[in-house]
Amino acid sequence: MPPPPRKERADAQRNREAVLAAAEELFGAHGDPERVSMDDIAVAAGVGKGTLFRRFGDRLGLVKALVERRTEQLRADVVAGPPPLGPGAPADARALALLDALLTLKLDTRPLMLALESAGRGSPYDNDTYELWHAELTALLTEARGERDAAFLAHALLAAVRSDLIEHLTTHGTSPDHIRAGVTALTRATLRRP
Amino acid sequence: MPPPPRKERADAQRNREAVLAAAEELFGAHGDPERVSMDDIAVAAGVGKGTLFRRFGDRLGLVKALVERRTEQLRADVVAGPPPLGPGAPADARALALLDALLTLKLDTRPLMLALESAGRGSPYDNDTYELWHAELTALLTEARGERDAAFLAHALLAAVRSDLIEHLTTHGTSPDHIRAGVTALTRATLRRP
DNA sequence: CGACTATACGGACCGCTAGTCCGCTTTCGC
DNA sequence: GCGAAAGCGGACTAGCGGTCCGTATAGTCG
Repeated sequence: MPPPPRKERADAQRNREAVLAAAEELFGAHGDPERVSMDDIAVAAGVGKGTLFRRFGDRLGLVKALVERRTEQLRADVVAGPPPLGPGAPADARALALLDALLTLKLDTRPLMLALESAGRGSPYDNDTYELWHAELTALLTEARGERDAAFLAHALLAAVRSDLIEHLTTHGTSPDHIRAGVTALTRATLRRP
Repeated sequence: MPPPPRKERADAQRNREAVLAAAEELFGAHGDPERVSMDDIAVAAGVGKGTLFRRFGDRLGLVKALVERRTEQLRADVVAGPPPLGPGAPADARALALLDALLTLKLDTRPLMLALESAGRGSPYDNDTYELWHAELTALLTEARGERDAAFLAHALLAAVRSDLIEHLTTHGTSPDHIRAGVTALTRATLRRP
């Protein structure tokens, strides 16, 4: 067995935070995440491009790190928080709460989530966070309406809150409340026994 | 009024077809549409890059032209074909038929549809064809379950058959029949009155 | 049939991007 | 302090979408 990995060097840690902060800032400022280049981020963070890429591997890695940061709280709440989001509430109430929370998250961090969904190949689904939501929702749907089609329906519900759809709706005049009502209606319909 | 626009020159027409054929071929061959460059298409078509871009404007224009070609038949059937797809059948049957037909289309032309959804900015929704499906579905849902939330639910149903989701499912072992069953279940649930 | 013009052709060219590479600097255990 | 390991940074590369313009050709008209 090799000795335990040495801890991160101080300068490395500082730079990592600087990059994350700069990236969050830049993605937040520009509406279109594709217009934020890795160069821009490196410059804004006061760091060389080499540093940026060594730390995060590629563009997708950076975006994933940012998203993970932003979803940490929600992940914790879903797995072990208070009802209705956390365990303890009935399945249908939990599903409604989860979808609503996801919608809120997407509305609050539109450009970042858009960046995730449009970075790299097949990204929207190759993603630990997505896996978690999907597993959780599948379990809730199974409990509420039976196992049949539960996995697909969970995908479908998550597809209904995809960032680019939310983006499209909000930029075409649909109000957040309207979207919220729609998501709730869809979730209710999906939860009912066939 | 200016005189009617002169007709397309013969060489131009030949080249247009050559480009469309080459592009369809290349997108079909490669799994990942982003790995097919405009250069590749021009070379495969035996045509200069200038010709390619003059004709189609940009990458998105080319993909749109390709997709329009592929969806022509379905569009015609939905607007004026025989039931259950065309007018005449009850709204719920038409909605089920439409979703099923769309799923079949996506399964048959995966790489091409993937190319559409990942080409250019905000593309999946800025698209005449999408508008048509959405309008049609919204009308059917309104008829079946009332006006409330119909527009959003139509978006949600279409999101459930998005190419990248279909791609993800098929490459992770879900069979087409399984997906089909899921789409049907979702559509049925959505059609029911609240 | 030959000449003339609008139209189209093609590939060199440009600007920009993600990602690499390696000589130099910094950190930190001893 | 000191030396090796870890980290740094920015010049560099390859490849992309898209443009430009001198050249070639189709179609037309006398």
